[in-house]
Amino acid sequence: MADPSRKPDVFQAIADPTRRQLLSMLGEREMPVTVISGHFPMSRTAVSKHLRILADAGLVKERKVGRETRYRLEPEPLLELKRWLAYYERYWDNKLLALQRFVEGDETDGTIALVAPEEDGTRTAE
Amino acid sequence: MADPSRKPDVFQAIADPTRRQLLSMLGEREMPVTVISGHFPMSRTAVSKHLRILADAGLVKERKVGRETRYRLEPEPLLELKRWLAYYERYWDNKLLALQRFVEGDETDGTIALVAPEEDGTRTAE
DNA sequence: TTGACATGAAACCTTTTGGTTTCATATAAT
DNA sequence: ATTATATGAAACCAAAAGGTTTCATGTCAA
Repeated sequence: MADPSRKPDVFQAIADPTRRQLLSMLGEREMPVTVISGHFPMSRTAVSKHLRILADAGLVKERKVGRETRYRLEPEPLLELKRWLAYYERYWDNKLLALQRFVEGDETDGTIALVAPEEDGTRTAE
Repeated sequence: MADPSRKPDVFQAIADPTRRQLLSMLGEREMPVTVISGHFPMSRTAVSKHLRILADAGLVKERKVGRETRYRLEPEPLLELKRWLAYYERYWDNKLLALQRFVEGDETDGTIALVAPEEDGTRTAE
């Protein structure tokens, strides 16, 4: 993450379709800003600002290589979203809850929230 | 859903912390607007507008009972979010992907998107 | 060293968002 | 019939979001 003073809200970060597109684009390979912005119908600066928001949310990491800055996906913050979503799985499927917990409990830190921890899924101060 | 002319973007809908709180509140029991808004530090009208946005996204359903309108959670649209998230699971965990697919393929319609379908997870026209 | 390229910062603008207060309408209670 | 309750619609407002253009800076290439 870049600056902790800027709010790193992952829900907010993925709300914008352009930013979701950015994430899917940066999944496999890292890319410099100019190349990335070539795929979007907006200015390079606008794309740069979206990347900044994603970086603040911890969803992308930047790496300086010579005169260019390359961005790549950092999927870890999506775990918060997964945790939030896990709570609601019980509403559309109950019978698979136990197995789901087993699977997800092994790949995360084991604290799948089956009772919504903050009522809204934010981690205000931890 | 209320009016199809209003955009039913689930990503947008859950971006707001108040609306996430609303969802968690309406999970178990349906509630009328006045009771709901009693839990929030804003006007009843403001809460009502949030509920409208959630309804447009299909995340809550309203039911008129006498002079009051009761709202309750409708979790189905969260499946889109789950599908979107499923694509990124491969980035933080590869070895459990097969089992994950098995589990989720059984509880959804079976079309877990392992290749992002629209590049950004939106269902523009389907 | 000089010029081209890659990028972020700054200033600015327009639209959307999240909130307010006021008003209209429908139902319930007396 | 009259009054109180429950709610949404409307008009309005400030702040945030998403975009632009311009400018400054750092790095690579001649």
